[in-house]
Amino acid sequence: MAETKTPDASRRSERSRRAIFDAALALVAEVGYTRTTIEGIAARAGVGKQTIYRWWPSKAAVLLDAFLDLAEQAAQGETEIPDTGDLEADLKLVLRATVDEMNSPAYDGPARALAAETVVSPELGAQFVERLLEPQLELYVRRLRAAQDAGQVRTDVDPRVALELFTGPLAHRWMMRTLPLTHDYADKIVEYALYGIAPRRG
Amino acid sequence: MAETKTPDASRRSERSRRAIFDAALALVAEVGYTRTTIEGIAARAGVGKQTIYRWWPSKAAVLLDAFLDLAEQAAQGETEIPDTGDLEADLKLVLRATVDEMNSPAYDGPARALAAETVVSPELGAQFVERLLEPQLELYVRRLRAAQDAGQVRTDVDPRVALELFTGPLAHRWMMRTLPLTHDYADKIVEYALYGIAPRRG
Amino acid sequence: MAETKTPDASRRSERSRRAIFDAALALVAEVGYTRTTIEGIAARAGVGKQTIYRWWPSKAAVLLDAFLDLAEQAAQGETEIPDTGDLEADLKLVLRATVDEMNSPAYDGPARALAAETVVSPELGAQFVERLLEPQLELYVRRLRAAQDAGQVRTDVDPRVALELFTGPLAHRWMMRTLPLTHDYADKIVEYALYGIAPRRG
Amino acid sequence: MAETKTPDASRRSERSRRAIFDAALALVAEVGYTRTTIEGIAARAGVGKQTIYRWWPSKAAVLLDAFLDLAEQAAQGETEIPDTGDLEADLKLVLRATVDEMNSPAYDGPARALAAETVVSPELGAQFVERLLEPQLELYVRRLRAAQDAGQVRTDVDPRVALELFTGPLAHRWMMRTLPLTHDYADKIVEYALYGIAPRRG
DNA sequence: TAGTAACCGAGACGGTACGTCCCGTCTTCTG
DNA sequence: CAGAAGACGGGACGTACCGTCTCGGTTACTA
Repeated sequence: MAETKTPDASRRSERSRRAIFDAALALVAEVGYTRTTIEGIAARAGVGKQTIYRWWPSKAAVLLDAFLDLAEQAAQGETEIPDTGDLEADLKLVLRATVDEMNSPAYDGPARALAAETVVSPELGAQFVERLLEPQLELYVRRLRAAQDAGQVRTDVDPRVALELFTGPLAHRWMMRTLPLTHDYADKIVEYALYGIAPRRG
Repeated sequence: MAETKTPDASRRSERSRRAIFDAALALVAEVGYTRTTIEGIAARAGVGKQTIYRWWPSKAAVLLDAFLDLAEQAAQGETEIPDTGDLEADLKLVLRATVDEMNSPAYDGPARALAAETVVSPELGAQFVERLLEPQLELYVRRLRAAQDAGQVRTDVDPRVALELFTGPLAHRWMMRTLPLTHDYADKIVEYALYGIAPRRG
Repeated sequence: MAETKTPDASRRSERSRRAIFDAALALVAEVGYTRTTIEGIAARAGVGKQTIYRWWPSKAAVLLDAFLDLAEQAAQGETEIPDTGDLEADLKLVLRATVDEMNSPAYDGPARALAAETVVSPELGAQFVERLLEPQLELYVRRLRAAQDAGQVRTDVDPRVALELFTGPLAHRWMMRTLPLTHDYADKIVEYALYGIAPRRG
Repeated sequence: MAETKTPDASRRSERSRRAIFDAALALVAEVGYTRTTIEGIAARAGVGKQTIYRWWPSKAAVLLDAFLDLAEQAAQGETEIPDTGDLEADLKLVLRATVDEMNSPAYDGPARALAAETVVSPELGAQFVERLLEPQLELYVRRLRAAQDAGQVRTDVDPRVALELFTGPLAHRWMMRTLPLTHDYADKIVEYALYGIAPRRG
């Protein structure tokens, strides 16, 4: 059970931690993830390489923490999916916002890097999913449960599965760049997923 | 106007090409994509490095061709989505098969490598999408159009969008490893997507 | 006028000083001088790095002090070259003992380290010469002067130069490892140096 | 018996070899041996680090080869100790020249570095002795043998030992920097060694 | 049927970044 | 306030690969 070689976190330099986050995000934005190197981050942050290796196991882990740090600052509480009583409108609003975010260059670079790492590295991926992705998906679960309570979603539907009808397609288009990510696309996805693509029998 | 640097494809060594594919796929399976190197592929294939650089621009491009070569051999004509008249059953069949494929280690390694590269590199990604992904998605388009003709899918539905309700969620779970990919999950996705999650009015 | 950076020697920990000497000599013996590090000495001695940096300017300086400490313990007064009246016999005795010492592993390691540092670093070298080497050479000067008084060495001979005829060759063979250091070699050196290599005219 | 991983010497770049020698000697002269790094040599020579590591096992080995290369160029045949028939004069001439060389900064830097490495590293030292030192000492052996033939040195004297009476003291003073290396010192050493320090009986 | 052009295996080369080890300094907490 | 502990900025280590560049050798078209 005993950890070996663990550095003393209480003596950690907050100044360095911040400088590393800033440098990492800046470099990924400027030159892309693969051309971002740990040496480059260290140099830009005015930090010794060992200070990075002491606290993170990989470049991707640094970026994940930097991204989470950024997300925390951006979030500031107002994270829930709105509930106006109109599920379709609420989901369209959120998915359109997601589309906009995915299309914004500032988000795109680091997010792609993390997504790609996640695809390929189970360890880093587990962190990404647990700390960033699942908390966001949980918001959909809550909104869908509220909709179930309000009789707008069938009670036999599993919200944790259903939410992927909305997020899965968007994520897929974003990652694979198959076709443009538009508000119209987001709307269609919401409509199809809510009401199905088979004709109404009644 | 004449290209000067283009090598003479007619004199290309088929033996080397195959050896490179085999080596590349084997290495990705054994040590993972990032630890697979061009030098390693060349050594394993008994080939000079220049022979790789002559014909491919990057490690990812080698792997893409190797993967396509593999897919072609595996496909052998029987590629269409079955049409028994029962759309729900047909889609469940295909999606269950997809789930099995995604869960098989032989497919998993190289496919993740290519997916990750696609997320991060637009150039390689375009190749991947055009030569591998879109042809597969086109099969869904055809099946859905047939379903529309048969009155099983509403005619105002865009098949190219609708298909993502099925493939998007599966791809997302596979890539992000959020939750297990099971037959049951595939079934639920088909059901939800076909009939929606909102209650039937009639 | 007051020195500000000089630590208060009266409060120095004798326990740490000894532990550092022991650790330094042990490490040099075990892994060699170049692979002996200040961090390693500190860790082995159970001492903070700063405790070493506070009292010594360099790794070599630590080792020099450690070696001097060792030499002092070993010496215990009986340091003079014997004077039985037979200069040749006395010198052979001492040089044979020197040969034995040079051939002993315990002496060899740290002594080589210090000698090498001396060759390369004037500062450390000056310390080494002043505190260890010259006091030993002075013993030869005294013995040779006694021999001059006894008419066994010409009075026009400079003892400080003459002694190097004995010590120089031995030191050279030891340092350069050209040929084995043997008692026979020591004897020959004494004989040649005392009586010359040119034929006696008389 | 089979060597592994040996690079193909026939394809070696002579241009790089020379550039590395030049850079190594220049750096040792400018900043000293310990502050000369392999990275520095590579950078100065406009060469990849691996090109150094491919052909030499250590910084000291590079310098040894560079020094030998320099010595070969300087030597150009005229290497024998002169034989005018007057052994004393010939030896004084050579030893005075040696003193001058030892006092010249261009020689001093690299020579000290190699000597220090030799003291400490048996492997490098063996190379140094075999390829540089012994060939030079062999010149003394030849001159002393000629002197024996001419009746100027006793025939029972071992020339390989006797030469160390001349070279040992000089080397020792140079290495340890005990006292200044002067022409006068060289003369005294020759006189003492040739005729001994004990009074002539006849 | 010799000449020659290209591909090929091989691998040396100038580089970049890796992850590690230590340097010497600085800071925090303990006796 | 000396000392233990160790985080820090920094520099060099020796290694792994990158992509480029010869170097013979072996085909396979041309003169």
